[in-house]
Amino acid sequence: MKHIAESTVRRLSLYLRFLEQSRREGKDTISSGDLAGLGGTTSAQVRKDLSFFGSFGTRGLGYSVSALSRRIREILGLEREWRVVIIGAGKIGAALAQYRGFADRGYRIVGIYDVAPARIGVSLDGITVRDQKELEGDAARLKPEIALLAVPPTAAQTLVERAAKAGIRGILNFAPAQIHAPAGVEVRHVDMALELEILSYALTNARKK
Amino acid sequence: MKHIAESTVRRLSLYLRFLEQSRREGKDTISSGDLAGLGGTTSAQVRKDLSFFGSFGTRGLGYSVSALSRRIREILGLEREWRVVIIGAGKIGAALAQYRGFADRGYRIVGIYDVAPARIGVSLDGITVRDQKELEGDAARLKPEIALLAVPPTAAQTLVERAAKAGIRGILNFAPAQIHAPAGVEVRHVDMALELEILSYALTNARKK
DNA sequence: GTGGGCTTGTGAATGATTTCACAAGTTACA
DNA sequence: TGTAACTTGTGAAATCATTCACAAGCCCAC
Ligand SMILES: NC(=O)c1ccc[n+]([C@@H]2O[C@H](COP(=O)([O-])OP(=O)(O)OC[C@H]3O[C@@H](n4cnc5c(N)ncnc54)[C@H](O)[C@@H]3O)[C@@H](O)[C@H]2O)c1
Ligand SMILES: NC(=O)c1ccc[n+]([C@@H]2O[C@H](COP(=O)([O-])OP(=O)(O)OC[C@H]3O[C@@H](n4cnc5c(N)ncnc54)[C@H](O)[C@@H]3O)[C@@H](O)[C@H]2O)c1
Repeated sequence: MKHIAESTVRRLSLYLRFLEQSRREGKDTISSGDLAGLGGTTSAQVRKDLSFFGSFGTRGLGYSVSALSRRIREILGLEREWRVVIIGAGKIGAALAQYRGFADRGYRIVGIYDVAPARIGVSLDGITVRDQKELEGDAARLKPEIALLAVPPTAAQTLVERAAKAGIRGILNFAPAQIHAPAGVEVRHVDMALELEILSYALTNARKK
Repeated sequence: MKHIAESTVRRLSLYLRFLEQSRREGKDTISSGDLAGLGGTTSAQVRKDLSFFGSFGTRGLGYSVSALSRRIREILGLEREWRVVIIGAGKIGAALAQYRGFADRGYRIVGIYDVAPARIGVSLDGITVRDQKELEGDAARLKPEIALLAVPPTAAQTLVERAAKAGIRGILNFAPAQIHAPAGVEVRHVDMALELEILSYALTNARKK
């Protein structure tokens, strides 16, 4: 398959949200214009995005809400369950552990790890925090595929490498640290400080333009 | 000034991190190649990014770490203090309130709001959570410029509008909700569910490519 | 002060993404 | 069946972002 731009994948994920909302509202079909209106884009963009994966619309009518939802879910890999571990049971790690939104999307938390004695043994949403030393040993049993990494920046690189050795192929990193991803492992970043700085850039330079 | 791409601003913010790290390591100058090596980019990209704002390097030598830091900080609007409120003192809101990283960068939390009686009156890092009804009334005194919005998705749009009326010009939204930004207000999103879905897309389609 | 070695700054070229524009297909309805 | 009103799917054009490539400038050693 031809390479798909990240911007396209990001929009697909948004379209899926709008489709689910439309389904809740009882709609059976939706046009590219409707989808574009809900996100901040154009109908041509929506059609182009979808066209990379085939053609699932009906001319004159639009897209079937349920069929398109199913297809996008399939493209994004959401038809299956993903086994997720959280590394770092601090403030962010605990919030992630207790967040219902992930479970609803098929991300199942199978383990939580920390290094601090005060955190080990604590139960978060039914899962007991374990010592980070057990990460590799537990992997055979838990078969984790994705890690949410919420440790201090100085610990991040080491844990990415350990996670990779434990068979984890995807990492969502919350630490503001540059990370070298081992081969075959996809690392993405949620960097709140960066977003805040982009915001203050925009506010500072709003008048100029 | 010519319009600057968001990707450029995002990289500037990263360069600033690397510069601060280099300063801690005692370096006085740094070349575009060094900066590129620390982030995942090329030296031409670094020079092009900086060239939009002027020329601060010395041929043959590179950039002065302290001068370039100062200049980027100025571009991003980090030379001043920003007055920030947190709306929604739940799990994410509380984590944000207690995070030291923001204060270190000049983002000062001046107020925290919630609607739940159980949360109102709680003290987070020295700031008492107040009733969200007071948001507008407090604004004259607190003069907030940025809001971190950590409420359920259904409440997000209303609060963006109220924040705008209270004089807030920039909003960092954590709720997975599409939001219509009032004129003159910049809204950015930190969408963890979206990032996770991009990750599972990458894992699902890793072999093909 | 001269020359060798580095590094910047920037037009021009390339590559990627978005927008345009329209033929072709579908529905609704008389 | 005919036609009016829509909407998709997609090449082509336009726009935007990155990479190339090199002249120009500076440092330093001698
Ligand atoms: N609002 C926020 O809290 C916020 C915002 C932006 C970024 N971040 C980043 O997210 C990360 C986590 O932040 P936090 O606020 O949850 O910090 P925290 O200190 O509350 O949590 C970090 C946890 O990681 C654990 N840890 C440390 N080393 C470990 C190791 N080797 N193995 C396993 N666990 C280990 C600590 O014991 C601690 O419980 C940090 O990198 C921080 O910079 C946090
Ligand atoms: N790990 C996470 O917790 C996580 C991950 C991704 C996204 N999010 C999103 O972040 C947002 C907050 O998540 P959370 O986990 O902190 O939820 P939470 O339920 O712990 O906190 C939400 C808080 O907002 C308050 N609130 C509700 N309506 C309000 C109003 N009108 N004014 C002021 N406060 C109001 C509630 O009382 C509650 O304290 C949600 O939109 C959630 O979808 C959370």
